[in-house]
Amino acid sequence: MTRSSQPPAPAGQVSECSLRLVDADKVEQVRSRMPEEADVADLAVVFGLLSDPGRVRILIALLEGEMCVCDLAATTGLSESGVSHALRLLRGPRVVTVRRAGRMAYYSLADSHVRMLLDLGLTHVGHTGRDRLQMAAGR
Amino acid sequence: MTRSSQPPAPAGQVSECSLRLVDADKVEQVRSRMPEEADVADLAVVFGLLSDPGRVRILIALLEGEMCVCDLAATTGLSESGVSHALRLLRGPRVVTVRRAGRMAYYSLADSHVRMLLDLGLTHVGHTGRDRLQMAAGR
DNA sequence: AGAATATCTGTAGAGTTGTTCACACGTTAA
DNA sequence: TTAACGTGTGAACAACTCTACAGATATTCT
Repeated sequence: MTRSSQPPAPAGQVSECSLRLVDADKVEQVRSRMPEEADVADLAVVFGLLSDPGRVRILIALLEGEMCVCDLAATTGLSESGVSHALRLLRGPRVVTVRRAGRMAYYSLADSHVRMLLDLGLTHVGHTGRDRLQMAAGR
Repeated sequence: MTRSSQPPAPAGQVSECSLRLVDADKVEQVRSRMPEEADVADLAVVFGLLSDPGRVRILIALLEGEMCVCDLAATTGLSESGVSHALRLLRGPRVVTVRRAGRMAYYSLADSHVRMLLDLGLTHVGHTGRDRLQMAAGR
């Protein structure tokens, strides 16, 4: 998921060695608007976290509010260890946050952007009609 | 707090063997709203396509309009073969479409949802400022 | 026709990811 | 205290992904 590909050549010069161009102006224009390499990498990391069905189910579950690990496991069909591993990945970039109470750990979505990404993605995938997640997205 | 106590699975077949539950009602509620497995899988595939920096650069470039393979290569820093491989992956789920003119192939974004996903993601990484994502830092 | 061009595809190998298992850690109950 | 519990972690391994290279295909030029 996170495999850093070769960063674009230093800005300014479009034409490197033996690279063919058809529309040099367009290339230059697009390159000038291209975000920084680090931003692109971060974006890819976030999307990569959403690229596993198990993690997606976890995050969709969390759309409805906080949940503990064992309930997430029951909800998603993953093992508890699997849920824990997944939540660790999601905790790193602060996609989810944890609230601890005794030996329980309650997880919730940390950031509304992920909520929107999930909602948009579900719409894209053809999950049309029916309320589903809309209501939960308000919080 | 709700002890697990595990009563004989209240009616709705929340889960089967030996899974501990803390809040069975919540689990049942969330499970009833969980999208179909196929939709979740498709969603993960789409996000997976956005999880590679090279492909993200290609798609960001296409935000400005259609481009041919060699200009995409020059723009993104990928090899032309690499761009072609990436575009093949994106063509499958109709994320991009191709218009052929002679021996040229002009690609463009096929679907406005991907455009929105990219925009949302970009404003997200832009707004989080230099709060760089730290993958391993969570722990 | 042959050569050059633009794109596409197959393949191998290096690297990465997800899952499972076994156990460790901190908390609560007995 | 000991035992049970909920969760976290590390290691191992299969499965997958990306990249580079070679070559294929299709189109255009001379």
